[in-house]
Amino acid sequence: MSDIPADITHDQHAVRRQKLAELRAGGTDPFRAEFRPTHFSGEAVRAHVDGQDNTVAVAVAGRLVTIRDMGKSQFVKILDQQGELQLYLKKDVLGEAAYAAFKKLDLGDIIGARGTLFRTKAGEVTVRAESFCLLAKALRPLPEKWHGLADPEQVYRQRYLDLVVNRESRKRLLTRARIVSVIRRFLEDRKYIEVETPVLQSVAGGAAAKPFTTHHNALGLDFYLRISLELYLKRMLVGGVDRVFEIGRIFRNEGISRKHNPEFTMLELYEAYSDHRGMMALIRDMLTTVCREVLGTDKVPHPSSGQTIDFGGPWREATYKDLIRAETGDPDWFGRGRAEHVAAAAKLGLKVEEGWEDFEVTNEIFSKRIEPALVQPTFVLNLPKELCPLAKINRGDPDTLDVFELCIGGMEIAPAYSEQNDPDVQREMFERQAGGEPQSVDQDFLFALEHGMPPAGGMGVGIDRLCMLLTGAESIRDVILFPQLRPADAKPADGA
RNA sequence: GGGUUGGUAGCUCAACGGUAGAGCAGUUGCCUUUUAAGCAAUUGGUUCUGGGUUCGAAUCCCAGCCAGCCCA
Repeated sequence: MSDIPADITHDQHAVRRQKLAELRAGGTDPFRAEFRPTHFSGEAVRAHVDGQDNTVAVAVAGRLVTIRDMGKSQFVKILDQQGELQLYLKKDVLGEAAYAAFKKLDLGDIIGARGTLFRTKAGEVTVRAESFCLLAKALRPLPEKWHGLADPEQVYRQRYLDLVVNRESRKRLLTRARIVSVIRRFLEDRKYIEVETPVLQSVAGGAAAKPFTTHHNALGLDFYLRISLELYLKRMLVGGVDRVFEIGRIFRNEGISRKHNPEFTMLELYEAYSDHRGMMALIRDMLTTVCREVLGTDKVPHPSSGQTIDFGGPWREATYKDLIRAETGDPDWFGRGRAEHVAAAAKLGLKVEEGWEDFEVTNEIFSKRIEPALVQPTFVLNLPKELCPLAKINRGDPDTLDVFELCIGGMEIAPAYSEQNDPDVQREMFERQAGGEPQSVDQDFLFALEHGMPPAGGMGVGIDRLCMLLTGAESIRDVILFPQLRPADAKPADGA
């Protein structure tokens, strides 16, 4: 019956190429058929009318992921964007020839089918197929259905297989899309305007991070990939765009870890005539809205701590200095010098680098001991002025800034500032941070500020980390479709 | 960059110094409401790469490549 040569039955790729050749010899090109589905899988299930089997006609398409063959009939499942849908194929409905053709299909093939909806004995809404067509032949087998794809390397390198075979992965992708969509609508409802600013920049500013470099051939110039969105969005404030945001990829040439990917997605927003206090209300409102609309709850489990993050309860507020004093048990911590701080840090089991300045020693205590324990939403207020040159100095405590760092799940999720709009103070802070390297100061930005930027609140939200929180992902790689890996060897070109 | 764990059939995993195996997938039969469908038969391996130890290596040792985790 079959023309599959016995000596290739072990090689699934060769068997499928043989089947493809047979199809073509029979006069059909399985990549050229035309088919327009009327329903996605979920829509088809909802279209069924209870008690009225085989009245609603549908055309559906997807990848064959399950085949249960019972001789003269079979149940199969196809997978589309909305999930799986069962089809029932009977020899006496399809006819002898079509049924025989269906039997030659493989798991992984992409098909279209027309038929009517009914509910099976077991209660599953199913398409009783009257016809089908092959829309794309799969020449490679799918990973096993039950265990899915487990090798993390293959999950990342062949995400398309992960998505076909691992339901959780597909769900995370959809959740991420929903989160971004809800955030956009939330901001648009508040009169924010979305813009796009340059990725290639001659000065990579707005954050303390090592940039990637690249080269523009026609200009004969090296450029940096942006490390933040900040300085261009503030130019929008100067230009009279009073509420502005961008959701964009930024690039930091630093280590890769559970919480860091070299390219990641940042939301930055700026609101004229607001300040960091206004940003606190906004982010709280935004995150509870996202939780409720995407997850339907504001209580989110946090696997690594075993706690449940409560986005709906009161959000803690604490100053940076109070948190440090509490952690070190030293009420006069900020009255002491570097040597004492280094000794205390060592006592806490922290490694301190030789070249670190005093504020860096203290900040090590914050990032290693305090931040990881801030699981419930916490606004850390009044950060030391050395940590950010772009915010306004606090009037009551001139060592600190009118800023907050929102920590959730032990991670920095959103820093926000009362933005510095005094061009002379801004220049001074840039120059101090640049440490005498004039080319690393964005002079064009300072020139823009001299034209007058309204007082504003600004905020950055790490979208990937937010997605980690809301999907329970333990690694940033689980919410980034194609995380950075070393290049793998090219696959051998083993055509038939 | 350092430590550590892993890499075996298309996929998920066994085998831990003595002939490399199972489940799923594949191939061949049977089965017209199945739910990881079932029954029967059966194909399939450069055990990541390269060295070494040994009568004998997937297994022990060394180096490399790739990945996970922890640390920097």
